[in-house]
Parts: sequence; C-alpha cells; structure tokens
Amino acid sequence: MKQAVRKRVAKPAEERRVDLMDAALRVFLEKGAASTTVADITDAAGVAKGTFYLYFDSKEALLGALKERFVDDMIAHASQFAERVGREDWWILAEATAEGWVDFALEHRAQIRLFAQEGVTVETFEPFAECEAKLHGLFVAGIEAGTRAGAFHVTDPELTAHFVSKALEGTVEHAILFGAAIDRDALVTGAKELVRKVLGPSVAS
Amino acid sequence: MKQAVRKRVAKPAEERRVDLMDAALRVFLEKGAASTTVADITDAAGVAKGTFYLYFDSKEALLGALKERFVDDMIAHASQFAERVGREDWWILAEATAEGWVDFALEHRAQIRLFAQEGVTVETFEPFAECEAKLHGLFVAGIEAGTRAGAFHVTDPELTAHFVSKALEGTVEHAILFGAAIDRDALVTGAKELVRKVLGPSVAS
Amino acid sequence: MKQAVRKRVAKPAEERRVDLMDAALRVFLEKGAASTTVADITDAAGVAKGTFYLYFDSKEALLGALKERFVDDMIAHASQFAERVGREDWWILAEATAEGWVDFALEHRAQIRLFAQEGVTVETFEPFAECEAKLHGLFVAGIEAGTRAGAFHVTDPELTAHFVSKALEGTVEHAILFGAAIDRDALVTGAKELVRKVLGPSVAS
Amino acid sequence: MKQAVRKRVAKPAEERRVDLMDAALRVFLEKGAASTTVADITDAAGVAKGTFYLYFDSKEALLGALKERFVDDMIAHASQFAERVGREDWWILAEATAEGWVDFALEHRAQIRLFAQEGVTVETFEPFAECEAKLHGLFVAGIEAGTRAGAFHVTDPELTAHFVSKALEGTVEHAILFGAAIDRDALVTGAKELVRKVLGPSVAS
DNA sequence: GATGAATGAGGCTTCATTCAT
DNA sequence: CATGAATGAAGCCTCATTCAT
Repeated sequence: MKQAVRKRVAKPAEERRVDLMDAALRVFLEKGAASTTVADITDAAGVAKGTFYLYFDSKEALLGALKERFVDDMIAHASQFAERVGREDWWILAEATAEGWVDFALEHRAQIRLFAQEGVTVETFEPFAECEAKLHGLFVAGIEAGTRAGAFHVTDPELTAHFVSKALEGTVEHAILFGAAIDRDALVTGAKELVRKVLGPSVAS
Repeated sequence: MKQAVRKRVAKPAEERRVDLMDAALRVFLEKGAASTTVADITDAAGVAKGTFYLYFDSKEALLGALKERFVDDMIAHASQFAERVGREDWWILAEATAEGWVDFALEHRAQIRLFAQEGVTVETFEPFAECEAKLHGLFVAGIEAGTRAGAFHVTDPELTAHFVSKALEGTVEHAILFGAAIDRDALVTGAKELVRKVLGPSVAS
Repeated sequence: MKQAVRKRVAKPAEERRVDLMDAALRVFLEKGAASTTVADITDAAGVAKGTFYLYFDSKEALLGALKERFVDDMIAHASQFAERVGREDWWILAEATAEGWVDFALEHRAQIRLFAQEGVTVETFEPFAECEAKLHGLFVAGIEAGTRAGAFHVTDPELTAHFVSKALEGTVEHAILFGAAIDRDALVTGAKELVRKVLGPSVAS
Repeated sequence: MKQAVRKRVAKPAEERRVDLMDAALRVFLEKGAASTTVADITDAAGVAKGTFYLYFDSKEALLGALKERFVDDMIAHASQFAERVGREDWWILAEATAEGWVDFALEHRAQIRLFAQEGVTVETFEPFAECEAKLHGLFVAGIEAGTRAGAFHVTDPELTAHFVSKALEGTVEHAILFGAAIDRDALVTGAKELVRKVLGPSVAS
C-alpha cells in the first residue's frame, strides 16, 4: 500500500504496444523467447514491468501478437503476386515470385528466426496453420493455372508448391540461423533457376 | 511403524539412461520440451525424480544427449550413401539418396518435430551446426562429383544442396507438424522427380 | 490529432464522496472487500481511478469511512430508545427496542454482511470497539434500570445484554448470509418473546 | 537451473501438513488471513516456501482445510449431545449442552476468531453452510423433542435454536475479539440461565 | 477538479536440483 | 543404486498509488 518513484511520459496506446512488440522481438532473438522474461522485455522497451500488462494479457499473448503481425505481413506480400496470376507471362511471374520471396525472407529474417526457434505451440498453432494453408493455396493455384496454360510441367502441384517454398524458406532460414554471410544476388539467381527447373519439364537423364 | 519403501530394481546403467531418454522424447513431444518438467520425465520413465540426476547432469544435458543421438543417427544414415558415391550410376544414387532421406525423416519424425520446435539453443548449437555442415558437405561433394562426371548439370552445388535437403526436410516436417496424412510413396516419387529436375539441365522455357 | 477526452462533470465534493462509498459498498458485497480493487470501485462509481484519491487517502480509508458511517447510524438508532428509558412502560420499551433492532438490522443488511465478512482489522478496530461498547452500555443501563424498577428480573445485566443483542444480530446476520427467505414478522414476534423470557424471572423447571 | 543450500529433516507427510496448518492458524490470527503471505506461514512452520505447495494447492486451499478441520471438530462435539437426546432429563441435557458449547467455543477461540474475521468466501461457503445446517438441525430436533415431551415450552423451535446458539457463540466471540478477560464460570452460569429462561414458559409480565 | 497511463513493490506459484535415508 | 521430501531462486502477474496532462 505504498508505491511510486520514477515517472515516464504517456504515449499513445498503439505506439506503446508497438514499442513493446519491437523490444520483445529484439530480446527474443538474443536469448530465445522461452528464456526471456517479461522484465527483459520491459527493460528493453524502457517501461516498468506493470506497463506490459496494460497492453498484453501475458507473455504468451505478446508472442501471439507478434505471430499475427508476421502472418499478416506474409499474406499481404504473397497477395501481390497472386493478383498477377494469369495477367502476365507465367515464367516472369514465377521468377518474380521467387525473387520476392527471397527478399521478404531476408527482410523479415528476425521473425523467421524467432518463429523457427519457438516453433508452433499449441496456443498459437491456428493462425500459423491458417497462414501456411492460405499461402500454400495461393502457390498451388498459380502452379496449376500455369500448368493448364501449358507453361509449366508439373505432375504434383501440391508437392511442388511445398518443395519450392520449403527450399527457399529453409535455405534462407539456415543461412540466418547459422550466420552465414548471405549473398542476396546469388540467392535470387539460384532461386530463379530452381523455379525454372522445378516448374519446367522433366528431362530424360 | 516402518513403511515398506518400494525400491525399484536396479537396472544396468545404460539401459536406464536409454529409458529416460525415450521417456523424455515421448513427453517432450506431447507438451514441448520447455514445459516438460523433470518430474514429467521421471514419471514417464517410472523412476523417482532423484534418479534422473544419477544419469544426467541436468535437464539441459538430457536434451543435449537426445540431440547427439539423433545427429549420430543422421550422420550414420548419410554415410551409407556417401560411400556409394562414384561407385555406381549417378542418377540411381541420387534417387536412392532422396528416397533414403524421405524414409529417414519419416522414421524419425518424432525427433524432427521436437528439434524443429525446440530449435537451436545456445547450449546445443554446436553439435547441430556441425552435423548440418557435415551432411551438407557430403551432399555438395556428391553433387560436384556427379557434375564433374557430366551426369548432373548444377551451377551452384552449395545452393542446390541446400535447396534439395531443405525442400525434403521441410516438406516432411510440415506434414508431420500439421498432421497431414502422409503418403510415403507419393512423397518418394515426388522427391525423385525433384532430384531429377534439379540436378538435371535447365531447359529453355 | 487531439483526442476528445471526455471529462466528467465536476460534482460537489460531498456528493462524489458518497457516490464512491455507495459504489464501494455495492462492489464489496459482490466480491468481498479484500478482492475488490480500487478500479472496481471507480468503475462502479463511473469515475476514473485517480479520482478515488481525491476523496480518500487509500482503500483502507474508504473502508474506515464506511464503518464510521455505519457506526454513526447505529448509535443514532440506539439513542432513540435510550432516550425513552424510564419515561414509559419497561416492557413496552423492551419490546420496541427489540423490534427496532430487528428492523435496523434488516435495513442495513448489506453493511452488516460486509462487516461480518471483513471483520475487524487492526486499522479500523477502534471505532468498532467504541461503538460496541457504547451500545452495550446503553443496553446494560436500560436493563439495570428496569431491574431496579422491579420490572425485569436479570441476574447479570452485562451478560444478558450481550446475549440478547448477539442473538438478534446473529440470527439476522445468519439469515442474510445464508440467503434464507426472511420473514420479518416472525422475526419480530420471536424477538419480542425472547426479550420477554430473558428479561423476565426464571421459572422453576 | 541452480539451487539448494540449507537442508532439513523429512517428516511424515501428515505431520508436516498439520505443522503447516497450525502455523498458519497462528499467523492468521496475528495479522489476518488476507494479509498473511505464504512466506509468513512457512517461516512460522520452519520450512521453505516451496514445501507449502507439497501439501496444499494454494493458500486458499489451506484455509479450506482449516475450515474443514474446524467443522469436523464442531460436528463431533455436537454429536455427543445429540446422542443423549431422550435418554435423560431434558433440563440436565439442555444445561449440559449449553455448558459444553461454551467450553468448546473457549477452547477453539482461535479458529472462531479467524473464521469470524475471514468469514465465508465463495469458495469455502459450502462446508460451512452444511455444518451450520447440520448443527442447527440437531438443536432444533432436541428442542422439539423436549417440547413434545412437555419439558420445554417453545413456540418457534427454529428461531429459538438460532437465538440460543447465536447468543452463546456471539458472546464468546465478542469476548475473544475484544479481548475482555473471560470468566468461564460466569459465562457457564449465564448460559444455563439463558437456556432455562428461553426453553421455559413465557411468564406474564 | 478529473483523468487514466505508468509505476514497481510484493505476492503466488513452479520446478530444477540436492541429499538424508 | 534408488528414492522423494525439501529447498529456494526466479518468473509471472496484480493492483494500490502517483502525476502529467
């Protein structure tokens, strides 16, 4: 029944919320979400511990918000390409998609790393699953359309979509995790070639 | 006034160690390594809590042992194929490797899932990094050899090795995580086709 | 970019103070004083949290004010009857006092319930003790006067005053706490009979 | 992931449990249950904080156990008298019950005080309500039997049972709470007289 | 006067680890 | 070797209180 000492400026709610999310992302990446304490987060954000609970119900909830934000970004990104399906040259679109994907991954390496590490917990499984499914659907649709149009030669679009997205995602993630120096251009070039080969016809060996 | 204290039979040390590791793996998969307590593990193994510390220095150490065991299995598996490099038809070997890889992943889905979720912590980073590097080296060597021999047509063996392994690993992992019904044969067929396309020449679109 | 900050109208201080006390009483009864937060109170009163501290030094102080108000009411009520001592028929006064007591308890059931639950804490002990003593003194004086006058036949006025007041208070409180349907008339009839018996002579069994 | 320092003897579970309950009772009485922390309790019991949770799920649970124990004692006590109903002189039994009740209350003053202060919370309401009802039923049955037998002259046994039990309970509780020096013999004498008057016939005033 | 975002002490609870039996 | 009661550091979360606007 006693309290108070330092005092800080009030900020617009949304801004504070974003501050906390960004601070959390930073700290999570340093020490892993599991071993990050709420105090670590609030210290990083420059607020008191109690302030955290003004914006999030729990640490878990913040992780959820972070995932949601990331998922939204990813969907938005993918949708750009989805809109172009059928309106332009199939191969140009395919390569552009590959390039866009690589760039997106590189830009969001922090969260990719985080979610690669923290993975999919029971609580936040759904949004992720949903997002994966949506993106996958977008890819499959594109591949099927291109195949029907005679541009691509894909036997199993479902599997192929998985292969390509996982190849790119996994490679970037690997580079990020293992700290390899990343050569964006080489990656893009490789990605385009991968797409060309995989969407193209099988050649007799 | 004496309570009969049911003491469990003494077991050979190595066996008990394995019991604990298996029990841990089981429980980790159910509730995640982070939220699994030592008590959960010993309960699952049917021993007292204190017994755990007779076999492992800490919970972290057990996780390390688990990873090490998995890494050893993986290396052993990969080595089979490495030995065959140059001794038989390049394409047969490539497809066999792809098939073996899929089967290995399916057999070890439990640990793949676990380590995919628990990821790479600071403490256990090294063995994993080392293993990845070793496997990657094996793949790259095979691809380069095949390319030199004129069988494969690969511009960037490093990147290609990553793409292929990540595509397969990621797809299986995805299937495991999201509980999709897994069609082993379709997966193998797809994997072989992927390898054929990726290791083969680019075709003009 | 300015947010319209809906400022509530300023109210006369005393009125706002009473609003807060009434709101507090309402919420205390719902969830107990201990688990009621200041926010609960201000929400119920429709003011901001900070406003609370314009009117009370602390949550504890509000509880104190509530008790004081109740105590004052009780004293005022009892004094009515005290004034009548010696001026009218002893038995009529005794029964009227019993009836008045029952009605008072029923009217103030909310606070009785509250203070029965929250009891006597160190901080607010004194006013309560004082009030109890004062009321008790009033009763004892009445009983002694009636006994001296030959109307009542009481051996131990102190104890008798306690017995009667606790019997009535306890019975009403019990009814309130345990949610029994309360029959005011039966209670009054019983109370009068109790008083008659207790203040009357012992009969040989 | 580091720990340990002081070490203490292991005790039989039931004994430790009782130690904790007794220690809790002691501390609750000193500072009130609400402001007692688990640390206070374990300090008083001479064990580490964690030990508490080996025996109770929560602080609330301990309070529940305390209440249950008290309720059991009370029922056991009352049952002694219930068994004697109809087997011996009504007035002797009535007075013995009153005396027993006073003695019980005095012996258990600590818990009476505690529960008078902490009152009836939502969680632990039921056992208390049940106990009250059972005791009340016992009293009512005794009074009715005695009335039917022509020994007592009671119009409303329900109300009378409440009056008597609340008068005694309340008076002892009051004495305990307000720290009055308690004269056990005077209390017993008064209680017996109360019973005689209340269970006897009304006399014309 | 009124507001409500911010504060941070403090309580509850968990669980890795130890060690006397 | 095995046991499991005991330990206590550490983390999450609540909420009384303050104060800049």
